[in-house]
Amino acid sequence: MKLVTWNVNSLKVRLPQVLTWLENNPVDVLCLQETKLTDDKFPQAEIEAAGYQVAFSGQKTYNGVAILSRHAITDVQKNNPLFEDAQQRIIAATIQDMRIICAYVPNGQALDSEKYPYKLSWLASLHEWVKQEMSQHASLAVLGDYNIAPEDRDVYDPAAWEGQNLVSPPERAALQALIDLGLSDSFRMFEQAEKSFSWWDYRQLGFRLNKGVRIDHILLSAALAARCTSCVIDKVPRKWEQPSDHAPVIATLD
DNA sequence: ATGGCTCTTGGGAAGAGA
Repeated sequence: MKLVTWNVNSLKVRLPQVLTWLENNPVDVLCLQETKLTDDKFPQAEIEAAGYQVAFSGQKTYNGVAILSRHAITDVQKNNPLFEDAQQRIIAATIQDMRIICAYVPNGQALDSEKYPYKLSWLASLHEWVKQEMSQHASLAVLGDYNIAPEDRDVYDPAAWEGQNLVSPPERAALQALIDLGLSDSFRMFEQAEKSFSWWDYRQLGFRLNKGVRIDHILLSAALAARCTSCVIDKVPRKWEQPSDHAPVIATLD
């Protein structure tokens, strides 16, 4: 069983890469963020032709999320029912015995931006909702672009980033509170190379110099963590022409 | 370092991303 999260930064641009990647990496569940497509423009037929079922929730220009699955998708929930949000950032579904939550956490922009308190309140409400969902689903995964680097080792230059958006203590506390519900950061369940990141700036040779941050995560409930045998970041598609600035993160479960 | 790079809308220039 393979569960994946990938911020594709426009599915319109990246659909050929997603389909190529899936050909090379057959997976069970693929959560996408930043599809940037209204639902009427979503490439459902192409994805189904590749052998995947799909649930999606999008809007014009920004945000947008989707879940692709080899298996039947049921009980689709769009956005957090506890949080009024004009932005389409969450889609959840039940797949086999698992509750899958695909999330695109707000970026926050900067600590003095009005988007920063939005990010924190969004995360606080996510916490409440995930708590509810966990009480009903022992096997639960929250996959997505969290826009939070959990620790200093998840940042290429922690000193330069100290206190900034993506690493500030309130954001990290919000992520930790989510984990404290009983979730595990699957990536850190295993030995990993130093300076492992999931996002690199398009500018200034960010990828070539490995100036990145690890902000895309797969959190697993205890029942799923017990089945997890690996978690890796696939840097291959980041090397392709016209790549997303994010790399896919893949958790493998027995 | 003010930006850099990429994407979107709209058909040019500007906001957002992280």
